[in-house]
Amino acid sequence: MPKTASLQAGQGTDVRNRILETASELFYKQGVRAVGVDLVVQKAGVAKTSLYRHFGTKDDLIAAFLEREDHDFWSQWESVTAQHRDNAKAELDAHLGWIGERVGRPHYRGCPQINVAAEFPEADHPARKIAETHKREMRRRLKVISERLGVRAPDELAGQLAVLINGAFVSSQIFEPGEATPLLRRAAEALTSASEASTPRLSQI
Amino acid sequence: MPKTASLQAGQGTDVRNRILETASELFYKQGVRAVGVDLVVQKAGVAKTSLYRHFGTKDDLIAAFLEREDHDFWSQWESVTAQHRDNAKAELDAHLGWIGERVGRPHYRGCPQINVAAEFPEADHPARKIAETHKREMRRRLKVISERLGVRAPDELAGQLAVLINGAFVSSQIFEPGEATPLLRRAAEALTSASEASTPRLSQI
DNA sequence: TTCGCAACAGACAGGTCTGTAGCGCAGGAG
DNA sequence: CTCCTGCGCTACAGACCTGTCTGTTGCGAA
Repeated sequence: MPKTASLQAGQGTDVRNRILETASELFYKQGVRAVGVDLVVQKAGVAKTSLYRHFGTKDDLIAAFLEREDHDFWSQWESVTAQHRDNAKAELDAHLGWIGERVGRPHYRGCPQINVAAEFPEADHPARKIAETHKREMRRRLKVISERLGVRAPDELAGQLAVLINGAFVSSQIFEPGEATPLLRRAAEALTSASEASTPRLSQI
Repeated sequence: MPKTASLQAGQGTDVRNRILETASELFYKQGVRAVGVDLVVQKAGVAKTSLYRHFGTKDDLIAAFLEREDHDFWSQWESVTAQHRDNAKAELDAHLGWIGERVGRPHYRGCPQINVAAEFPEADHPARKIAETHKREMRRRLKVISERLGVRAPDELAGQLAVLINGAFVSSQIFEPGEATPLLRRAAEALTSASEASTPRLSQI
């Protein structure tokens, strides 16, 4: 009976956080469409009215879920970035390290942004916009790394690396245990080298 | 009133095909969970009893949809393979050509296998098994190509190419128009070259 | 003609979904 | 002490879902 827990501090945000945290776990594990609000309120130990007070609609709750995942993802990303300010290649390898580890986990369920986008085909759904922004932000950050690597076409390399990483998110089925990280790292190495050294198909004039 | 069309030929398969074709289009465009059987029977101009006679369950219909997509995909694949029996590199480029063209289409909605897998997290769902088989088959076929290319680790290269292709299927949001195919081809070129020439990290003995 | 088969039509059962409304309770603020 | 806000609880409305059931029509074969 953890009822009196919210006696003073975080009066409103406490309930809101509990709802969002519970919903995020259920949404990720079972899929947004498969999870109803009744299940969320039951698992969160909360009244349905409270859910609808904090999130006007289930779609709002889904959007909050994706924003939360987005925030967590970039937090992890930035903690890695901070450790390799002086070495872009080491930073890229480090990112591929934790991404490869993540997709290799036993019950990995894929990237939430991609999954939700797959569940909502309507292009104007609010969740899709968050997912699209997330994916573009990934390519942007990879371009920054590519520029620091000093390659010839940083934008193209960033696109290739983004495709590679998105591919890893949906390919956990085909990996052998522990295979993902080295496979990704060697691929990134090959792509980087090619963008450093390759002869441009059309040399300028 | 195309009623008498089924007067003799294709008595049963005619109706079955119409159901499956209609369902496939709806499932792909709107998502399997979003489409109910009532919509399928209405759009197909068919009685609900007919649907349940040919497909015992909605899950069976979904499985049939995925098998159909799987079949169409490999038909396209094999028609390309047949044109490049003598040149593995040309075959790979050709595959990346039609795949890149496909993901660049205006309302491309992703790979059906990946989408359905995202909609059904339960690992033992029949649709997931079809999707997993499909993805493994892709890696297997890419390995055959890699072997013909004569590279040092064909299995790893096949894995990298599979990740790249799966990534393209879920990355249409980040591509500029017409960007996908050249980006994929140059990436494949880089991965292939690295697997031909690179010094093994641990040379034997 | 009679029988079986496949299809159509439409209603219905039973469940789940999102979202709303009414009521009671606790505790801090005036 | 009274008001007010936030929360929990329960019931409900209305839509939609899958799957079943009843009954009818048309056609080919025996």
